[in-house]
Amino acid sequence: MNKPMQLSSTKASSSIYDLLRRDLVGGRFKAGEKLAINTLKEQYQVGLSPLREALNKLAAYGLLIQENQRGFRVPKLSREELDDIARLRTELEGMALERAIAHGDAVWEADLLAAAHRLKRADITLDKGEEWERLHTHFHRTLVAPCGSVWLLRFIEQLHDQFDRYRRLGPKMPTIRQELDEQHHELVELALQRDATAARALMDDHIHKSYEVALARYQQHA
Amino acid sequence: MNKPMQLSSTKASSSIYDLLRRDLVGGRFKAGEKLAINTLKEQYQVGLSPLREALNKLAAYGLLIQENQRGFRVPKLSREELDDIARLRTELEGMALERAIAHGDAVWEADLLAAAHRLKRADITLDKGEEWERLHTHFHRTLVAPCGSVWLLRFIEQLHDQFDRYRRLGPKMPTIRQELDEQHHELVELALQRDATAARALMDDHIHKSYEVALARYQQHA
DNA sequence: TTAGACAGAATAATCGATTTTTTAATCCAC
DNA sequence: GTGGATTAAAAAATCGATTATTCTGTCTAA
Repeated sequence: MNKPMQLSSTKASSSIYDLLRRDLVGGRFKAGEKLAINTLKEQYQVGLSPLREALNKLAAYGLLIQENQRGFRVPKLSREELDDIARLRTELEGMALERAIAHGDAVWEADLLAAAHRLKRADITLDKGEEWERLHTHFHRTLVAPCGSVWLLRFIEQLHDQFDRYRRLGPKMPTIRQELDEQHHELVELALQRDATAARALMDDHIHKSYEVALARYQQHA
Repeated sequence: MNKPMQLSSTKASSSIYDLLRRDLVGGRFKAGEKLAINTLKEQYQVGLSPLREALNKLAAYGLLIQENQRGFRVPKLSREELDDIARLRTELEGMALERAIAHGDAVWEADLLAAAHRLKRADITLDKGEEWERLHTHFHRTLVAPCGSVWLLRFIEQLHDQFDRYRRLGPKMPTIRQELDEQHHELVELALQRDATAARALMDDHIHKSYEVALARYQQHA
């Protein structure tokens, strides 16, 4: 693995859970890799108990595999799983978007515009793209936020993290991102127009395009 | 809370995680209750570390709320959440059932018949209904098992556990269960006939009836 | 009388050390 | 040599004790 160190934390206030989650989603651990607890302890400068509790939470969340008495392992990646995640994302986020368009109020509209704008303005080269990633996640979360289902939002978040394990393989490529960025703004427009059908269709296409990026990354990841 | 003790474990081999999960789903802790870790330690006869790791996993799974530096709490119940869970169950399990009917093979058909039969034969008075609950969970899991999506199955399982926190409030009432039991067999029939549309409609109705039971329990739970 | 500060008790979180289990290497019998 | 048991090393899991935090009741000052 390439060392994450404690440096990967921007905010000193972040918990070990958040740091590990970010590093797992960001691909700083190899898929299938076995985590050496004592090494992690040193790299993240934390005690054993908080570390183990974080690892347990991440395993329950699906970002780690816990093996009987043999520690924690980063889940393998597979074409089948990527397809599964993309398909479910399409269905769940489509569902959530329709509901959000039905229930979202004026505050939501404002939040959406703000989130899209900040995403557009984000400096993609900054901090290895972490800042862009943060804003991107926030945009998608804002989009479906007023769907009215806590559990649906929870599942969508989880799928996003899993999807990003594929999408964020390898180096950053700002080329394709251009097209995806435009879709973000179109999504906002359709949401403001309350055109649920068109918005959902665009969302389907958006996820599909992201899927193609993720698939390409996965296939050349050796 | 009414003491769960270690007695609530049938199999001595069960992990503290499984025991706690069962007791949380089975309603042996009051909703909103704060868990006293030292008490749990004695009641379940486990050490602090394994206990805390189990609690952390359960919090990530959604059966507990973890509050900053103030320990763990059993999530509150609400009408809104019950509605949310029931609605999502309808959508996700319907989706999974359609896919299972499309992909399930002969082994699945046999498993289904077996699971339905065992459920019917189960002695509902035995072990406070725990055995029936186990078989009931297994039947529903079997029904959707070949849907082809690991993540969908995971979410459905999670929603089942959450739903059961409502359905299993208060004492057991075998009266309404009769009707639900019949639907299990009808579901098997439609699955074997590969009638996805009818099966899905019946599943919708089945979840709706269960929802009415759960709602009634919730409303009289004071 | 009451709001706020303080002290003591209770509880949660963390640490360092120990125990258990797994993994790897070595040895011996065949 | 090869396969299987034995043992040494490594790692994971757990334990007991310590530290930090929150909670609760009391006291004081306005």
